Amino acid sequence: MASLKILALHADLSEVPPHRNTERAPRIADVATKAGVSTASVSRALADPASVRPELLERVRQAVRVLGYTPNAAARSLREGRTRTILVVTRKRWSAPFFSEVLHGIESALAVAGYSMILANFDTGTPREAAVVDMMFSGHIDGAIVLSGMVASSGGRSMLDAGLPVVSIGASVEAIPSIVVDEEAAMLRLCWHLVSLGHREIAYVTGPAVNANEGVRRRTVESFFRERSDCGLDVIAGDFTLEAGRAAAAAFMALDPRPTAVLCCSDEIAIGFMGAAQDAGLDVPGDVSVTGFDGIEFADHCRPKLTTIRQPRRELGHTGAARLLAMLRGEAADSITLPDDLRVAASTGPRPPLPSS
Amino acid sequence: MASLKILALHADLSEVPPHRNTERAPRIADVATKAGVSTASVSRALADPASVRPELLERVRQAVRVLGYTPNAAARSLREGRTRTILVVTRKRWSAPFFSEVLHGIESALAVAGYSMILANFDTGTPREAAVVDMMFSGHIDGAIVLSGMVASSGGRSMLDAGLPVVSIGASVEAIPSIVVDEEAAMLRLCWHLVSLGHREIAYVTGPAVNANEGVRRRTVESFFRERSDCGLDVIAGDFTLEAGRAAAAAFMALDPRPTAVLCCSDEIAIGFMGAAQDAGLDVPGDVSVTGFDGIEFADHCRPKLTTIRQPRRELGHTGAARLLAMLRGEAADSITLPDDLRVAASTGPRPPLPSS
DNA sequence: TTGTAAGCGTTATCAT
DNA sequence: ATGATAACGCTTACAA
Repeated sequence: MASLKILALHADLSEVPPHRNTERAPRIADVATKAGVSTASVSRALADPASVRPELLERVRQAVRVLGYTPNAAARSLREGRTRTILVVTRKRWSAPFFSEVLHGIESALAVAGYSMILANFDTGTPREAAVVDMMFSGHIDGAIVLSGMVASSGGRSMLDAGLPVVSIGASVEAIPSIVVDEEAAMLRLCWHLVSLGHREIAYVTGPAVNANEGVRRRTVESFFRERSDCGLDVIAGDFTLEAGRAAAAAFMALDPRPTAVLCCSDEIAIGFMGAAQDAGLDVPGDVSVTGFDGIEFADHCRPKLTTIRQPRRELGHTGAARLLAMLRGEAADSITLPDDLRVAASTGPRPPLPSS
Repeated sequence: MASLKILALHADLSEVPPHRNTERAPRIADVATKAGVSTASVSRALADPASVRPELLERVRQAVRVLGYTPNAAARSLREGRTRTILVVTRKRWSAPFFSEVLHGIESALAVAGYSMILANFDTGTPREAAVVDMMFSGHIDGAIVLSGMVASSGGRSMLDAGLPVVSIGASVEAIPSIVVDEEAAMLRLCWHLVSLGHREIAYVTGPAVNANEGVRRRTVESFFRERSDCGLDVIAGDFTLEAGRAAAAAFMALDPRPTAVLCCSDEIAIGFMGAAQDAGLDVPGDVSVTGFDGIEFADHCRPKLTTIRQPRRELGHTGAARLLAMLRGEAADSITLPDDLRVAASTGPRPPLPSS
């Protein structure tokens, strides 16, 4: 500090970098003055170095360095009409192991393009939903990615009405490009897997009723078994938590006849279910086969390992962000289905020889 | 839709809300014109309803509603010198189950105060680190919360040099208010827990070397056992992943004499470790006791349940955000230590009677 | 209580 | 190639 002050005696005070909290941040005009050029030249030099004389460019860069100048984002946004910020919308308590990977994919793809990400969570009908919609109209962001399976609406207008590009990841949303896996096909593969193992009495543990993915997954299961007169289906209500899985196991134990296999709407439900079933003395898959959905890391580290559908979480995020960036460049974008992967593990096995009730 | 158009025939076209993507978003001047007042009155009516005549207020609100007006964030930020946006900084691949809860705490606390959250991830020395530092100086945000255990630096200046309020959550960072649990005390409780169960040969599985929490936890363990001549400590390198836990178990099996207890730097490591140890034929805690750290949900749903330190994740986030908001209001803020909780479960038990090697 | 107008810091148009 | 200057849309003195 002392040495800094001594230095300051010999040089213009404004040459001490970086500016501290007490003083005003340097503006482009300060840089222009120090470099002995106009603000227009500073702006040009920074935006398009090739458009100015090398000598001028160097003077500007020197001044920027000395002053510790960083362009003001608000002024730039106001002038350019864009913010290089995009909104990522979630809803309710999302499944952390699933969405965190998607978020990483989004974040890294946006970062290399120079975009930032605002993360917002809303529940339907809350003030927060209105805030999300307002943000679409405020010019604070250039576009949005919804992980919420639906678009927020408030006061008679929806997110989409702002006219900004919007993509959905992880769930098909009408009228906007969606990056998804074919959940219906994936769930059917799980159904066939169980049926081919001989199971005929099956339970399905749902996710939260408001969830879009839950809707698709449940309807798929229901229609599959409705068409098979040799099979029976029980539906147990749950949500995307380990605790819901445990609770579902309790409900499951009371079923008579007790199904020999359980389709869970998510891995977390399945893991919670398995733990509680085991605590109750059941063997997995000896007494009951269990499947999940999503392919989170813990599905590989529970015992037994979980049969599930692996979603390419990172790639979903990455692809969705890339799609949105393309739309921001004016390109048209359509929905895309990424490949998923049925991962058969030790949590599913042949139907027990005797009725397990 | 059809009815809207018919309506439009009778009314001014600009009365059709909300504005669509083809047309320019309404400005405050449009509202002023429609309401027959000045822009200043509109601004006042919106910011401080009590400061205008009720009749004028109603006219303004009506115009706002009809036009679908939302104030432009960039213009407002430029003028006010603040953005109501805060930056949340993570680093490397964070532990999803831990940080996602912290993020929820942050997000909800900020949301009720009308603040948004930009989420950024950086690795030291990458362009992304420079971008994070630049953001502090760009006026794009009003403050920052670091979950990274360190402040980003680039080009000779650090995040802190911008003079904006910054708080750290989950790790003590010098020179900024930090919201933490007493990790040293917590880790000591785990050490005592194992020693009091009779364990004398103990292993510690580290987190990633660059991690601040890992440093504290490891040093605590090392100094604890250094002072106890009747105990031996092996250190196994890992990171915050389930896979690292599995790998550590392999290294653990090769130790001779093999420790009878393992302290893991995180729950995920511990869960991975337990799974691999069990796969190798070891009983937990019969052959080896295992502890974790953090208290993620899965610690309650693995078998056996994990002895660990519960961090108040949500509250850490909530408190950190509240602290930052207080600093933005000009209040001084200091560090705060939240209570944690030693949660003893079935993964730890008495030292095996015979040397387990 | 309300209106007028300056100014926030930048980019881009238009001269030169 | 560079400089002067007009927006961008808002808030807030200051005037009325």
